[in-house]
Amino acid sequence: MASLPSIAVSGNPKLEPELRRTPVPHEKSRNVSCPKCQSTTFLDANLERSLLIVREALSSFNESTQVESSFYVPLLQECIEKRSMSNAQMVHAHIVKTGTHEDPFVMTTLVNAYAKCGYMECSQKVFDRLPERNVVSWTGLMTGYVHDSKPEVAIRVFLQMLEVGAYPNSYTFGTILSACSSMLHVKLGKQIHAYIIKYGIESETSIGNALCSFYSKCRSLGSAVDAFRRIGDKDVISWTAVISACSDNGEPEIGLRYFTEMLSEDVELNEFTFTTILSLCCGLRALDVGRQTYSLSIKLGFQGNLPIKNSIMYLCLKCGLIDEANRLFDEMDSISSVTWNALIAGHAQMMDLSKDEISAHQSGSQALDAFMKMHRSGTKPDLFTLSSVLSVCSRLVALEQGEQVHAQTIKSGFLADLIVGTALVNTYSKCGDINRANKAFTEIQTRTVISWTSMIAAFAQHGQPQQALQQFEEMRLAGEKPNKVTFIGVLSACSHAGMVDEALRYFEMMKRTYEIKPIMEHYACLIDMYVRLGRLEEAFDLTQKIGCEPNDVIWSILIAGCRSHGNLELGFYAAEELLKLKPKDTPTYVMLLNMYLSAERWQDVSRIRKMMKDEKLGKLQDWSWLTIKDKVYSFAVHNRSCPSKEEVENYLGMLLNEVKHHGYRSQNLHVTDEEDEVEPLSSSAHHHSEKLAVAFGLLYTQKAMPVRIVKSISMCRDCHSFIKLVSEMAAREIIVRDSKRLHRFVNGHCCCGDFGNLL
DNA sequence: CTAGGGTTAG
Repeated sequence: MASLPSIAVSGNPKLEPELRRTPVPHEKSRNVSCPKCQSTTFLDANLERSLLIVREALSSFNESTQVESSFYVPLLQECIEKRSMSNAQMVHAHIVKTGTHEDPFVMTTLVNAYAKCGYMECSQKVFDRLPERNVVSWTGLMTGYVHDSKPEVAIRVFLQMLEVGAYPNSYTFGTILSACSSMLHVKLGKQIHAYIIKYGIESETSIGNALCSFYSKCRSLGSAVDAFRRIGDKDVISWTAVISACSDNGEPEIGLRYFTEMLSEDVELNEFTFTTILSLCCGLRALDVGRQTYSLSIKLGFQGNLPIKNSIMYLCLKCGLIDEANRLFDEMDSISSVTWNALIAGHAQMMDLSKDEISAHQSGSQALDAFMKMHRSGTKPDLFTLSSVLSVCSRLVALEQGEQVHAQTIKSGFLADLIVGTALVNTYSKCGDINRANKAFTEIQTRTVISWTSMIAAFAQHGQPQQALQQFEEMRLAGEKPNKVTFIGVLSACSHAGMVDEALRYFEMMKRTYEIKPIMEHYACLIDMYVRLGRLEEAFDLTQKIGCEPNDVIWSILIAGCRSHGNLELGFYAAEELLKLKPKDTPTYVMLLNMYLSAERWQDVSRIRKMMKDEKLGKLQDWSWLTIKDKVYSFAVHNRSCPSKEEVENYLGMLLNEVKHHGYRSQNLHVTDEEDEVEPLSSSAHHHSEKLAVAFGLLYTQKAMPVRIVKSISMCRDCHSFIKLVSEMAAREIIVRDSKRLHRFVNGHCCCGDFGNLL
């Protein structure tokens, strides 16, 4: 963006004081009489009544009647307050009829009225024909564009305004600052700040408020707080702005301290304050504070306030209180799209907090249910809805539903949205379709670290390390700064490709160039790399260099590697370490048990068995799900649950027979989830859930379509090699997302390179 | 000034 054109500072730039506070002086013109019916009281009544009178006046209006501008301005003010477009149009028609459209005062108000109603085309048209423009009409037009999510147009209007030599006022600066905020146009925002200082209006409330929120959006909390401190007369907006700045910039506790301070000042709280505090509580998961705040809002007369109810409902969902959230939902007598979005997002985010994949799957289903209900209620999905639902689809590997949402995205013209675009990248990637993921990525207009990181991670997950690294270099060329998550993607790509030197180079680059402190996940990638190459000692050495105790992820990587490369002693050591960290975790015991079983160390087998009994461990819950259209089919081990049971079983038997000819041997003895008996996996009565799901998928989905499955625990080695062979034999792509990672089987190969951390 | 959205190895 060009620097600010010289704004007439050479003379003696003065704001127009009379325009600062009252953009349209209309108070004195209230209670005018209608030229036709002589009613003098209609402005005091509600809008409907007043407009009824106007309608009468319009219908019987004699065009020769003289009308004062003072007749229209208060009427238009009513339209602005009520955001009533139809009435504004009616008044406009009246204005034209009476030939008052040359009156600059009336037409300026009309520009504002159309802008406030969100009809920017009308507003712009009226503005273009204005006989004379002043700071009010310029600013009104700009404000309209900002509200209409077109901040770039607002900035263009601002520059035009300066070019023609009009003086901005406080309102203009406030508006242009919020345009800069939403565009993240830091440079222009700071230039504006310089002018604000030059004019000495930093301490003005509306200016300070706008500055505070501008710096907050620019992730500069210090400057936001400074702006707040300089405000001479802090109003409720100032306080709310500084609290939300803290909340949005990762300092919710400081935000709470400001709230306490605010309560001791003599400031009247409003709806915005409460929604801000409640959302701050979400970040802190501070249910208690949230509840107290909600009670306070009721005490102060906000009971039934929808935004506040939406916020407390969302907080309940975030804290896992589904029943209380549902009760609040049922209590609402009118709901908005925000309510639906909060409901959907609440359930969607519960997936991340679930203790296992089964409850995660349930939360996902509840999110999709809410989305269906929203659809049936006739509420149109917006950007928030679409991105939440897409993230659910990606986690459930529900491609067809994801595609439907994609179609809706195109239909509603939201495709270019950054966040929805990123969500689409993830949906396609997690559903195993890297090509469409990449296509979605190229369609994103402006990319952020997060969208780049998504694409890098997508290539890494799909076993395409070269593309991942190329994407990373393109990102750097584009001038985007990688963060710690980006480097997780980069390092995991290197690990897949066995590129040790590259990995270490990127690891150094991360620490030196970008000053990012390595976290456990980065070490996990490096350890995984050594493990894949069979360099187990180096992997183990690295666990000692982390600087703190390795976590469970690190140990399970080591275990998987030790099993693949036959270093049993190190494997057992790692397994016992893992057991110390997760003493009540059934999958850990099962993995350990299987290791001892395959090493035929029977004493250890009985020892582990006894421990499992003593710990009273729950069963290993082996479930798989497969989504066709919008129906979800569930499969459980032992045929406990299986649609079309007989047919699927027969077909699976046939598949098993056939893969035997391709060299398949049940590799492992394996404990099932229910009995203590050791059963050969291939015995026909005991099939892990994904085997059933694969058979079902092959039978019931179109030949050209991949089969997509989600599984509640990690796959076992046996099923992994079985599905590899099936993908070749049946010439079908099979995608299984287990609790650990994505497996994409094509032509007898899996993108995990057989290092999928299997049971 | 405000409630609701997208990234993470195994």
